[in-house]
Amino acid sequence: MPQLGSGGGDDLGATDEMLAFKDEGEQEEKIPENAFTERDLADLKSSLVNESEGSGSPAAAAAADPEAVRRVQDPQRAYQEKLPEHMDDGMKHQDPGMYKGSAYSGYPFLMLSDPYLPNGSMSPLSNKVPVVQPSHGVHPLTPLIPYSNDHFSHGSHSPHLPADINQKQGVHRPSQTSDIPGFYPLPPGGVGQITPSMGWQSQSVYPLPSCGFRQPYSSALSAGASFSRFTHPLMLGSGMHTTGIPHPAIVPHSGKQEMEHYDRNMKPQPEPKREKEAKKPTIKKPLNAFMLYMKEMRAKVIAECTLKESAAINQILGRRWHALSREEQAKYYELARKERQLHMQLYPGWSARDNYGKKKRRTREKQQDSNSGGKRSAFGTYKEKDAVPAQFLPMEVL
DNA sequence: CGTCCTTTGAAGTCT
DNA sequence: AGACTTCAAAGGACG
Repeated sequence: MPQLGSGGGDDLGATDEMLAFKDEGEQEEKIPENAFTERDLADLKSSLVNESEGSGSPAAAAAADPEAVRRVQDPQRAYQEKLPEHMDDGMKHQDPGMYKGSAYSGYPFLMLSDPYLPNGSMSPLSNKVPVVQPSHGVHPLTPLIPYSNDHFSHGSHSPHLPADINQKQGVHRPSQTSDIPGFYPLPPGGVGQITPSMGWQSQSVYPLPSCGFRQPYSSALSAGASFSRFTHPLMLGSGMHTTGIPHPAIVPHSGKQEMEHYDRNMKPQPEPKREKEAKKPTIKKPLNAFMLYMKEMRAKVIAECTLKESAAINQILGRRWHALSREEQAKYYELARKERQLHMQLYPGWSARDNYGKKKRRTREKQQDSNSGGKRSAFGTYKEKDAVPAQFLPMEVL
């Protein structure tokens, strides 16, 4: 069970959450996020070219060059260790908005008043918490979580609808507009402490990507912003909390994932065929800072690079993540922290363990094999070069 | 259809 | 306590 906030229950975040980056002047010196476009993109492109030529993908490149990865990661660790204090300082000082009403008062919608600069980059200094992707997911828990943009991009509604809806409290919004508890009936003893800061009141200031994003992305965003309330996947069907409350963390059973009760106290049932359709949803883990970041930035990267392969994109995102400024990362850590907190409050009995075994992963043997060269846990995140398919091999990384 | 790839972080389990 | 394992998202690739 998630530890209940050390530090007054508000701090679920690991004390070492913030990670380092750029201590050692690697070339990715603190790229303010928006700097990515030029150089990183160039890298990416060239990588793609190389890939097509059989020399490797960006992903492969990194994989092929663990050192490069390391270069980025070590500093991170370093930072991680020194961060705690910085975090406090940094976050509270430089981004007061995060602690005041502006940014988080509307946590559920996490307004991003201007998350993206005209050039398509995030505004590093925006104290409005540029973190949020136009929240398709209206859920307070996952402000950044669109839970699949696809779900929101098929609608035919007009993009600007949302703002209105939001102000008018939308069709689906419960009578009370300021508290999550109202919207998400919480388990007993649950969300008592959820503060108004997590309410619905914030108006959506979804930034219409006035630029930066290419069509696909911006449209997706606007669509998402527009329909989150109507077409949120969870609202379309099975993604309901057992209480009947839609929640992004709850995923409809797709037949792929085994079902389990969100409350592990409940005993698993034999699952008669009848229930097949009425299967209970799986409650997913709350997203961590990086996942939130990926959610937000993926579309952007895809648009910029016309890349689609998630593995490659994730590598890029990983690099960009490290290139983020401390402040920017802090925003995501803070968001993640709140997510965890909220998740915990919403599902007091839930444990990450509940989902263990639902996803088949590489076998342990396999792990150990790659383990010999892998750098990261047994998952072989950093594989040996030899493990990289020939066509993905070398090319200079960075 | 199911799993892998790839990333980081959180949290679980194991030693 | 520290190391290791699993899952979270995503979508193309592959068996």
